Amino acid sequence: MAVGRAAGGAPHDGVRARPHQGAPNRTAAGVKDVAAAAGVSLGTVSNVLNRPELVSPATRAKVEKAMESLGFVRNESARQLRAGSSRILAYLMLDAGNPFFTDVARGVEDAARAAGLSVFLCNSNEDAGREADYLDLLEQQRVQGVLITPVDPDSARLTTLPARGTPLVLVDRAVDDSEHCSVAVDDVLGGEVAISHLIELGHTRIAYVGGPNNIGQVVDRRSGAMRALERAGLPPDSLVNLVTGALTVAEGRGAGQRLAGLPQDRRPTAAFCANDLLALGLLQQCVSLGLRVPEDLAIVGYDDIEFAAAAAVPLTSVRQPRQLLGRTAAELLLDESSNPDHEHQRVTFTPELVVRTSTRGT
Amino acid sequence: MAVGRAAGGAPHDGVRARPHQGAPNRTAAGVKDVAAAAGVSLGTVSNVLNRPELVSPATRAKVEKAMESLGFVRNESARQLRAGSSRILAYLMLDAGNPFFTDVARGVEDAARAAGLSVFLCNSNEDAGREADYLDLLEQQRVQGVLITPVDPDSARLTTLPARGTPLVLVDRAVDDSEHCSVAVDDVLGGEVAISHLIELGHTRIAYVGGPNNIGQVVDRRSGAMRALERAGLPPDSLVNLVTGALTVAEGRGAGQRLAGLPQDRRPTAAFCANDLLALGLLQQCVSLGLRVPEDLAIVGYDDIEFAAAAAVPLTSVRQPRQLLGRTAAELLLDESSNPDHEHQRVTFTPELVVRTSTRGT
DNA sequence: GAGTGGTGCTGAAAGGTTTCAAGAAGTCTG
DNA sequence: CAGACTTCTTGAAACCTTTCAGCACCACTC
Repeated sequence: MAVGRAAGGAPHDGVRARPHQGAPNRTAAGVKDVAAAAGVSLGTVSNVLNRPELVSPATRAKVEKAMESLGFVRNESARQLRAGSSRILAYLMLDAGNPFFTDVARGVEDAARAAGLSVFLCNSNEDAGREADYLDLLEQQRVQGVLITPVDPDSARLTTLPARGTPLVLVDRAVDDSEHCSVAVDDVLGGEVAISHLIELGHTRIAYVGGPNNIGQVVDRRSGAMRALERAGLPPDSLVNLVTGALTVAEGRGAGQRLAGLPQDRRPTAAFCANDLLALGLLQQCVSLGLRVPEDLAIVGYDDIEFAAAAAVPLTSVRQPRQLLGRTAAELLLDESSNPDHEHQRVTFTPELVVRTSTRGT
Repeated sequence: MAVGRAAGGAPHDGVRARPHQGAPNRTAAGVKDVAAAAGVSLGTVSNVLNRPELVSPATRAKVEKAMESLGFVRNESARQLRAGSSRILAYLMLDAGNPFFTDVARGVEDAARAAGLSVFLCNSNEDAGREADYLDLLEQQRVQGVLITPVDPDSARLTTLPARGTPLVLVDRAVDDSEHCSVAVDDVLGGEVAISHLIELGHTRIAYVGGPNNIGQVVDRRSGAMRALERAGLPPDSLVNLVTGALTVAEGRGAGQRLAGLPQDRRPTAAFCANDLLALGLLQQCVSLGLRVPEDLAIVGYDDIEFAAAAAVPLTSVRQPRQLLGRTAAELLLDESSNPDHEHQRVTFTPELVVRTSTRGT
C-alpha cells in the first residue's frame, strides 16, 4: 500500500490503518425486494419510479417507505438496458488542465442540467490513443451523445459514432462535412486579428508559437496569421515558426528559452501564441531571462483565460465566448438526439481581440 | 435552434444548415447477430470477447470478421448487468476550473489507466446539491468506486455509499472516522507555515481571505493560521477574516476591493489566501488599485498552481503534491474494491512553503 | 479397441429493470 | 341496478450479455 510521503521529501505522520469492519456488501435490494416489502407487485414499484402519477398516494407512500428502509438504489444498467436510453452526456476534452476547456465544460453542464441530464467529463489530454479509447467506451456505454474537441478532427471514429447512432457534436472545431453539427470560433480570423494588431504596432518579424501541427486550432490560427501578413504586403517569412510539443505552460517556457537565445538581430520583436498557456509560459521565461515585455518582445495569446489578465504583464489575447460555445454545442446535441427533423448545423462565433499591456505597453 | 452570435456582439457568418441524411439508426447488431453471421453460437462470440484464449484461432477470426462487418459494439449495460462489475472510476471534483483539482485528476487517471480502468470526471462546482445528484447517479451506475473532494465532508451520503457497497475515498480531506480511506495534505500545518512566514517578516496585522466556511480546507487553514499566531504570542485578533463566497479569482478580486478600501492604519499589511485563485484575484485587484506588493501588502497563496509563478508578482504559495495525491487516492480505491483484506487508511502528506516575490520582495 | 484426457463449442439460465395488455375494483349515469 | 367508465394494479415478456455444465470430437495410451 502506498505510504504517506511529504511534498518536500520528509515523512510526515504518514499512514494510520484501521480495522475494516467486514464489508456488509449484502447484494443490494432490487425492485423485487421492494415490492415484497411493500406488499405490491413489481410493476407498481416501477411505476412509482417512472410514472408516479399513475400510482395512488397511499400505495406510493408504502412503496417509498419500503425503498427507504431497504436502501434501494435503482440499477441504472438494467434500466438502461431495458429502456434503451441513457441520461448522460459526455464531453471529451482536449486538455482538462486548460481553463478554456473547463469554461466550455461549464456551459455544457448548464445546458445539460436544464434538460435534466448529467455530464461526464473525459480528458484525452491531447493524446489520440486516449481519445480513441474514450470514444469506444462512451459508445459502449450508449451515452445519449458525445461532445468532443478532437485531437485529430479527421479520425474515422468521428464519423462511425454518429453513423451507428451516437450523436456527436464537434466543439471548437468546424469540419466541412455534413456528418456532424459543429460549434466553433473562427480561428483563421482570430489569427488574422492578432497579427494585424502586431503589424499595426510596427512589428515585422513575428514568432508564431504553437504545435503540434496535427492540432487544427494551431494550423488555423497560423493560416490566419499568414493571411494578415499577406494583406499587409509583408513576405511570408516575416513569420517565424516555433513549434511546440503541446499547448502547455511548460512548452511555452521552452519556447521562451529558445526565443531569448536568438541573437538580437534575428530575434522576432513579437510573438503570437496559439493559446494563453503557451503565452504565459513564454512570458514568464522571457521576463526571467531579462527581456522586457512589450519593449523587447510583444506577446499575444489566445483564449483570454482568466489568468491572462493577472499575468506578470497583463496579456493581450484573443477572446472566445467559452461558455456560450459549450452551451450551444450541448443544445445542438440535445436537438440531434431528440428531434427527428434535426438538421446538422455549423455554428461559428467571432473572436475578439482584447488588448492589454503585453503589446501596447502601459 | 441556437444561432451563431459573435463574442463581441456582431453577428458573424452564423449558421449553415445542411440536409440530414435520414439517420440509419438501425438497431445495433448484438452478439446474436454476430453469432448468426459467423455461423457459431452465442456463447462462442462471448468467449471471443472475454476469453479469446479459449477459442480456436480459426473461429476467432471468423467471429472477429463478422463483428467488423456488422459494426458490432458491445452493450456495456448488458455486460455490466450480467457480469456485475463496472470498469469505471469516478472523480467528483470540487471545482474543475481550479488547476489544482485537474492536476489531482491527472494523477487519478494515471493510476486508473495502469489498472486498465477509465475515469469519469464530475464537477460539483462547490455546490452541495450537485454533489448529491452526482453521488446518486454514480451509485446507480454502480461504478467501481468514487473519489471525491467533498463540499460538505459531513454529508450522510458519504457514509451510505460505502455502506451499500460503493467504495469511496476522500481526496484532499481527512475525516476522523473509520468509514473511508482518505488522502490529504495537512492543511492546519499549511496554514501555520504560511502565517509563521509572514510573522517572521514582521507582519502583525494579517488578513485571512477564504470562504465559505463550510468548506473544510478553508477552516483548517485558518486554524493553522491561529495556531501560528498563538505560538508567536500574538493576539487572535491579529488575524482579520475576509470571508468570500467561493474560492475563485472573481471572489479574490472582490476581497481585494474591500481590502484596499480600508483606511491605511487599519489595513492589514499581509494577506493569506485559502487558495491561489483567490490570491491571484486579490493580487490583481490590489495592484490595479495602486497597492504595491509586497511593500504595501504581502500575499501568500495556497496550492502553488502553475499560474502562481507566472503572476504579476510571482506568488508565495503553499505547495501540495497534487498528482501524488490523486495517484495515491486511486490506488487506495482500487485496493478497497478488489482486496478482501483491505484496511482503511488515512494518508497525510506534508505541504511545503514556496517563497517568491509576493512576500519577500525582489 | 476400450478407456482417458483435452480442446472447442453449445444452449439455456440468469441478471434487474421497464413496458404493456389485461384484470380488478370502484364510481357514475340513466 | 345494469352498463360504461375510471383508476389502480398485476404478471409476464423483453432488453443483451455472461456464465457454466455438458456435449462432441479427436488423439493418445495400454
